[in-house]
Amino acid sequence: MRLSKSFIPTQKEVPSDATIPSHQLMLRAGLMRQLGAGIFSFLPLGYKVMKKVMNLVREEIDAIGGQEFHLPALSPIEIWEKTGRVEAFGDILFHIKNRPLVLAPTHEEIIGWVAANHIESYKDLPQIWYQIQTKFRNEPRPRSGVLRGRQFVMKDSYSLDATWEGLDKSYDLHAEAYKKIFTRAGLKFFIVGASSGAMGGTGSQEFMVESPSGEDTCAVCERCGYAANIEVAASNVEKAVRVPANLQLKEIHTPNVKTIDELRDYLKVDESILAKSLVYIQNGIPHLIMMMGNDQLNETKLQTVIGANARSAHPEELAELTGADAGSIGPLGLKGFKILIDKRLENANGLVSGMNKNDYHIGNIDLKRDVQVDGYYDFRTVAAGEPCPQCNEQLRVVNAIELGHIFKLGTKYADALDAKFLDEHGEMKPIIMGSYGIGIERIIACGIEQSHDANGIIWNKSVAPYDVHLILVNSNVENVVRTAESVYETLIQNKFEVLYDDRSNVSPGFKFKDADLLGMPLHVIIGEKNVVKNKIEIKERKSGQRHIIEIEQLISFIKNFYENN
RNA sequence: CGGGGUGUGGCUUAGCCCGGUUAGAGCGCUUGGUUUGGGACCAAGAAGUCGGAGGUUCGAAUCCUCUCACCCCGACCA
Repeated sequence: MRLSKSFIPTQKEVPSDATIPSHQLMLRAGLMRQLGAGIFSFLPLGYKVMKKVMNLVREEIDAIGGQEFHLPALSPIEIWEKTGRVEAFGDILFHIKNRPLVLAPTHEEIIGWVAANHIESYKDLPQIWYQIQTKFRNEPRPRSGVLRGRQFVMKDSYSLDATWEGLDKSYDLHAEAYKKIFTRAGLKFFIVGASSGAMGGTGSQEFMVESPSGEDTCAVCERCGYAANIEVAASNVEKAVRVPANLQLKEIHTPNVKTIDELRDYLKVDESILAKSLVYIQNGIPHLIMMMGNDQLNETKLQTVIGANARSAHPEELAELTGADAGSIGPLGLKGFKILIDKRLENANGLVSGMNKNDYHIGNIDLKRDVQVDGYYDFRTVAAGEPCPQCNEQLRVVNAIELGHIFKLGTKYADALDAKFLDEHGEMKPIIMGSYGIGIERIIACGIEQSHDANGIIWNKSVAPYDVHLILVNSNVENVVRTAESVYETLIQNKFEVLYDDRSNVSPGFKFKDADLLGMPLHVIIGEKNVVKNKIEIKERKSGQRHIIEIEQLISFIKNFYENN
């Protein structure tokens, strides 16, 4: 492709509303333009990258037996009502105003519908169905360029199995395919155990790229490889110990002491004997949640235990339900509450907690003796530096971008949509499903986040829009032009994709800057100094390494470059 | 949805607090010329409903009210 005829609008200035590197560079390199919040037009160069990524994904999903569909984005709201997901998605789901239709945010329902109508026998199973298609989600707050958009492209696949062992197999096949995809895309990623959230099901894992721009938080162990989303991460943090003495409850006057830090300083004790009480409401039932000291409650973990609609109580509710304000609430004397306690405090005694009377705490609480406990659960948010649950190495806590998520869904959707088959004993059974997503734009953005420098993008070979960026340095020198033109023809004949900067009246510096910004793996530079010696220069974008070679060696050089990894 | 911020030629922006010639600059663009190995130079140009509506005023980019859009933090997030 001749740059003189291409629409690749590069920009020198950093666009003012882009804050992360991938967003800035995708705009500057002319890959895309923003149309609205979370809505982007992909321009030819950006779409070329997108197609490369989609093909890479397609190859690997085909390789595990995936069959590609093209499902509609529009779908009748009725089937979303059947699975209860109109409510589950809430405002995230885009509704069409003048028809009872919605824009699909994912496609379990549609796959389930096809399966319900056409899968009849265990002999029809297993199946892996997938598509690469646009999804619509009314994100309350799109951000970070393409990382969270209202419209985006997803590869979503769905496995249909007759048995739970079959599901495990389909799931593992996807996990392996995903590793290959992200590895081929040149990404450094890790896999974490994750929460299934609104998708439901029995298990899920996320494929993550560490990045300060990421919206997810993960605990990672460098030694043994343990990694988990903070929503489910655990640690070997020390538990409370029982003190030997059987001490009597005592009232402690604590004027104006509200936070755990204030209480610790006021009483001059270790914060591990302080129990913080939080109140959450689930379906109208108040729950008292107790945490040790300054341990942070993880709401996802809480919701997994008591239900997804749990919300923290309002200040007025607190006063009404407990008789005290936040900071003075505790487990003794409450009526109508369920009391759930973090495992770290399991069976602890000698604790100080609120008395449900402002400015008073109670000491020497023994959870076994004094409190009617409805259960001990892991509610803590793991903090950096805590011991790994597997090997006790200190955990790192990092931000990460979620590239892909794989779910064992089970029979939730089959049950709701009546997707059943006859097994070998003639028994009607629900199809067991899995679902597996990859964000296509996120692969692109993560690639840039991980691989760029001050001058621009550094594409991985597998997703670079062009193999070679050919630069004509002296457009005013006839034999240099002739050489560049002939090199261009030769590269095309040898099936390389070439972006040829043939622009005249553009200074060499300008062309070099554009080439670095666009980031093709190899720059072939045709300049007068070398051409007179029948030589040309090749620059590797990633290392910056330059090679002056005979023109005749060009094709073998490039082939060698692309074949070695 | 809560908090903060920003809207001025295609891009980056000055001016706004403290109202007053013709809204200024750099980049980009057009024309002519000179240049050509790291975002060239000279000259001449084109391009603006100052996000929108209403108001205050002799006079509004500037002050007030409403509104829209976008960005950031948080909440939320397959």
